[in-house]
Amino acid sequence: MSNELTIGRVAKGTGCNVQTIRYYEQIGLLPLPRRSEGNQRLYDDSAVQKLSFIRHARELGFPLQAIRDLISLADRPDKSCEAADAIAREQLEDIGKRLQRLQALRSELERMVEQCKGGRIADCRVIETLGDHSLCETDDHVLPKVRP
Amino acid sequence: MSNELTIGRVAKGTGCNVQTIRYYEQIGLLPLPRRSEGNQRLYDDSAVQKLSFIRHARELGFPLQAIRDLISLADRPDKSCEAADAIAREQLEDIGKRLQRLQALRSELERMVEQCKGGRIADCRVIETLGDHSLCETDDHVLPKVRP
DNA sequence: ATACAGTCTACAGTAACTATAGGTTCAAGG
DNA sequence: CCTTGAACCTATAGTTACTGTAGACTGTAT
Ligand SMILES: [Zn+2]
Ligand SMILES: [Zn+2]
Ligand SMILES: [Zn+2]
Ligand SMILES: [Zn+2]
Repeated sequence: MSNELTIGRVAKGTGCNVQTIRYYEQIGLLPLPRRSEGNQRLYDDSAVQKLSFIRHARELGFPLQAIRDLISLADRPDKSCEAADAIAREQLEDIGKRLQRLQALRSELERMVEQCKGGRIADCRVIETLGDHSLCETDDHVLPKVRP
Repeated sequence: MSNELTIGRVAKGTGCNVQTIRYYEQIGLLPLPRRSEGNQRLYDDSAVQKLSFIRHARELGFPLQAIRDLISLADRPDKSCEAADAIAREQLEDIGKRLQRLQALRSELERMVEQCKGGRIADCRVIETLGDHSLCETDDHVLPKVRP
C-alpha cells in the first residue's frame, strides 16, 4: 500500500493535466519522481500533495515564481511566515488592480454596446467609439498621450 | 503638409511602442507603410488612425483576432453592424466572467491573508490554506475532482 | 565632421501552458 | 499467449501579445 500512482491518476486526482505535470517537473517545480521498470513516472503521496499545493495556488492566480518561493518557504517550517504572507498580500493587491481595471472596461463596453441601436457599420457606435477614445467616458484605459 | 510621421512619432502619438507597431505590421494587422529613401517607415494619417483603433480596442481588452475581424468589418460601411456588435458583446461577456472569477479569488485571498496572525511557517494560515482547498470557503476556483 | 538619437532586420525570450508526432508500456479480453 | 487499445514516453513546436537584444544603418543638430 505504498500508494504510488501513474501520472494519469495524479492528473485526475489533482485536476491538472498530464502535460502540465510533466511541464512542472521540467521547470523544476516538481521533484523528479521514481520511475517504473518501463520508465513510467510513479508518484507518491508527497508528490501529489505538492502538486495540489501548486494547483491550488495557480487557481488563486499566483504566478509560478511566487509559487516557487512559497514552496521553498514551506520547506522551512521554523522560519517566520512573514515572507509568505507578503507574497499573498502582493497577489491580493495585484488582483485588486486587475479588478479595478476590468470594472472600468466593463462599464465602457456596456456603454458602447448599449448605444448601438443596430444598422449599418457606417453608423455603428461600437466601431465609432473604438476609433475615437474621446467618445469614452473615462480615461482609465488609455495611457497619457504625450505630444512630441 | 502630407503629414507623414516616423515610427517613433507615431508610437508617441498613439501610446504604442515602436516594436509593437512593427509587430502589428508583421502579423498583417497594419498595412505596409511607405518607406523613406533610407528605408525608414513613414506613416500617414490613415495609418495612425488605424493604429489608434487597434490600440484602443486592445486597451479595452479585445484580442487581436477580434480586432482583425472588427477592422475588416469597419472596411465595409454599408453592411449591417450586427457582427461588430456581437464581437463587442462577446468581449463584454468575457470580461464579466473574468470579473466574477477575480472577485471570488479576491475574497478567498482576503480571508487567507486576514487569518494569518504571523508566526512560524508551520502555523501559517496562508501556507496551510494553499495546501488544502477544503479550508476555502468557496469552490469557485477549483475544478471538480473526479475520483479515478 | 562628428556625435548621437532614431531606425532597420532578424532573432530570442517571456508566461504558462497545449498540441503534435512517433514511439513504448501496460492491462485486459479472446 | 497474443493482440488490441489506452496510457505513457521524449522531443519539439505552437499559442498570445508582445518585449528585448545585437549589430548595422540613417537622419539631424551642432
Ligand atoms: Zn453597431
Ligand atoms: Zn476609450
Ligand atoms: Zn502566515
Ligand atoms: Zn481553495
